[in-house]
Amino acid sequence: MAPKLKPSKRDAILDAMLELVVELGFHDAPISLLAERSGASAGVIYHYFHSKDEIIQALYERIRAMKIQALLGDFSPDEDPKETFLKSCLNGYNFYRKHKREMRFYEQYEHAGFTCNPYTKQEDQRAKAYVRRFSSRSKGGVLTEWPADVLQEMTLGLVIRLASQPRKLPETLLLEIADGMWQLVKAKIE
Amino acid sequence: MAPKLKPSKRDAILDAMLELVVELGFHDAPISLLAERSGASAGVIYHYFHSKDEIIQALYERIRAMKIQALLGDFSPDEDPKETFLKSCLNGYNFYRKHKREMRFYEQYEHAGFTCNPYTKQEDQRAKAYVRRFSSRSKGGVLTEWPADVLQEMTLGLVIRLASQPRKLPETLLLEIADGMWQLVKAKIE
Amino acid sequence: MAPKLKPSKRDAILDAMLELVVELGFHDAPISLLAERSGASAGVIYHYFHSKDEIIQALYERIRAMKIQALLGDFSPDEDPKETFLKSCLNGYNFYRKHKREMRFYEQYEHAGFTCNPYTKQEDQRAKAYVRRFSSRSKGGVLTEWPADVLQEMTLGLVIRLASQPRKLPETLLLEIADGMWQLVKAKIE
Amino acid sequence: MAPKLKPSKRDAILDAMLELVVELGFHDAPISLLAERSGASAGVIYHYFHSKDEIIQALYERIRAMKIQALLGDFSPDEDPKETFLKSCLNGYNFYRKHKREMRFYEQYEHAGFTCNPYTKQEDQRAKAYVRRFSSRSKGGVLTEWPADVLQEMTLGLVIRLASQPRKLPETLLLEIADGMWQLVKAKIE
DNA sequence: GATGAATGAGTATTCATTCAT
DNA sequence: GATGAATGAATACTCATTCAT
Repeated sequence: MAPKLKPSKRDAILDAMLELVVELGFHDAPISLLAERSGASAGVIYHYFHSKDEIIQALYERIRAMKIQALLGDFSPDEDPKETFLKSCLNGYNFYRKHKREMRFYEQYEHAGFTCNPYTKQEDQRAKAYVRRFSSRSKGGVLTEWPADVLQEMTLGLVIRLASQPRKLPETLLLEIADGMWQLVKAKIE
Repeated sequence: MAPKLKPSKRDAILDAMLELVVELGFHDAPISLLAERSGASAGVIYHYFHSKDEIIQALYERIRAMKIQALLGDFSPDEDPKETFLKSCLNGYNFYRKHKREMRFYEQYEHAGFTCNPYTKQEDQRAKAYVRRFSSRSKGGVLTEWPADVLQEMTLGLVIRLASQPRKLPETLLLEIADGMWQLVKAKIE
Repeated sequence: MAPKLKPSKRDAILDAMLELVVELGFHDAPISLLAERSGASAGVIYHYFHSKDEIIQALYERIRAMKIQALLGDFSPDEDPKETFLKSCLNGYNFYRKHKREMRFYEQYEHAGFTCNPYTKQEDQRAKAYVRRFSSRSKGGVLTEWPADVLQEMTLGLVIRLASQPRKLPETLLLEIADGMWQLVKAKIE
Repeated sequence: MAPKLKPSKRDAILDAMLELVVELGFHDAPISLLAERSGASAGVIYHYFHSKDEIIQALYERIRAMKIQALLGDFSPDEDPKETFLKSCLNGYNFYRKHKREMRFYEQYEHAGFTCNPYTKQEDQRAKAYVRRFSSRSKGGVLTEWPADVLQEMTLGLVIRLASQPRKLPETLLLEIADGMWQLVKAKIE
């Protein structure tokens, strides 16, 4: 399923880049150091990637794919929405706790304004179903009539923020918070 | 009350730096360009600041002070907590909408890991009172027994995220959201 | 009359570049070596010029101006054409013999296809008069009805080639050749 | 007579190199691009040649051989010298017009100071006879007593320059010019 | 205070060449 | 013969910072 079958070096480069960007920031992660840490020569890095930016881009996409898979978990459209919501919150939280480096990279990528990518990547069917479900009722979902941006920020966005805090929250607290948010964002039944 | 009375050049430098960092990012904002835009020569910039990092730091503090004043508004410890909360949300939201550049700088500063700041600045009395009030009941405040980080993220943190979205939210929607959050975070009365 | 009055460093850079290009060729004349030879640091070179190409361009123009002045000599439109022609040949030949480095640079510049320059520099009046005089009769000149390119190649072009040969030709031989060419290119009187 | 009987790849490399040098210049013609254009891998290029310089050298010699054959045409020592001269001029001119790329390469090679070539290639008998004939009378030829360099420049050299001009000259004009030059360089009969 | 020429270490990237497969 | 991944020195150019004027 991966596009390349023997990408050891390519992957080593991406791994090292992740490490460096998180440790030092994109602009203080020189290729020379990347070469040293990844075990690839400066030259061969440019055999696999056309530029430093392209490495970042590739890394971003790798992480993005991981993230999506983690969030989806075993999501099935038949499941009870609340159940799915709570599980997603836990999944998301745990993913971010386990991948702090990736997450930190992600935040730098999005805040420090790297080259904008038009994430035109076509997500798979499950991802689409998931997104539709957690949209407002008028769009086929189960949530209240607030803008999608707002809903996103109040659910997954919040989970991410909490996960990026230094201390790990106990699962019970997390569920309590998630439950509270659910009451807030679920479609009100008249 | 301001430390300098004739701050024209110093301020011009900070203004230009803000502009540049927001436009180009910290690492693509060379001193030469800063000199050009601020109307100060490279040399004189180093009369006012010891290093580029110090300019960033000063800018950060300037913005931080603005932000605190904006949030406090006319806060008085005698006011009804919910009232204060809702007003704070609106104040915060409006401040960020009116100061997008400052906000963008702030986010870069915090995410891209500039030099760590020890925010040892002693806030004034009103600020302290404000912070105490919006802490959990066991710490003398009016909120539920969740960690301060979590509460912070669910209140002001959320407002910031919403303000940084492209579209401006109508005040009624904002109040609706704030009200919902208030239900969630206020101390449960048994 | 020169555009800059204290250009010592700028000129030192151009001088060193000329030396290097002639010795090693444009592509084997690294900036580091240029810095060493010119006594300017790598950084300051980029203070005076925006790029290596710009240095080449500036050098080209400096030489071009020299060349034109040398060719014109004390040209006056009132002089006998043949006299002027012979003097020009000598002037050109001597100029090139005395400025072999400049000439070598010139040839590299034109043959190795550096960035094309549109030599839009407006020549002065004397230069224009000179050019007109040495054009074919139908264009107001004194030469035969061959294309301007051809005439140019058979007169000044030939002189340049001869000057670029290793051995210096005696003046009498040069005049003999020039005289022969004059018979060939001057307008035939019917 | 050719040293290699199955020269497809070697020749493809030389062809591609000619194209590249003319298009981009020697220094901007990387082996990687040569590989791409010639259909040979980088590795195999180094089976046929020891270095990039050697490719250039081989190309130069290939072109040089072509050129000599073209100039000689059906030269026979018995022919009338003037006739031979005029024919040579036409041959040369036409050859260069038909092989502009080769010519451009040649000029770069000679002007941009590639590795000096010792042109020790021993020319065949006809070429030698040809060269002797077009030397000054005192050296067994039919030309005037000017240095060989000078004569060369005034005959073939001039033809080359004319051929490298953008516009093609009509044959009659060319013959007119050649005839004029002949009057100039042929040995004066007392 | 103010200028801007000067510094020089540091950066991303290229490319001729080699060599294990 | 053929491949193309790997090397690493070299290159043009940048930029925070200093300092003579």
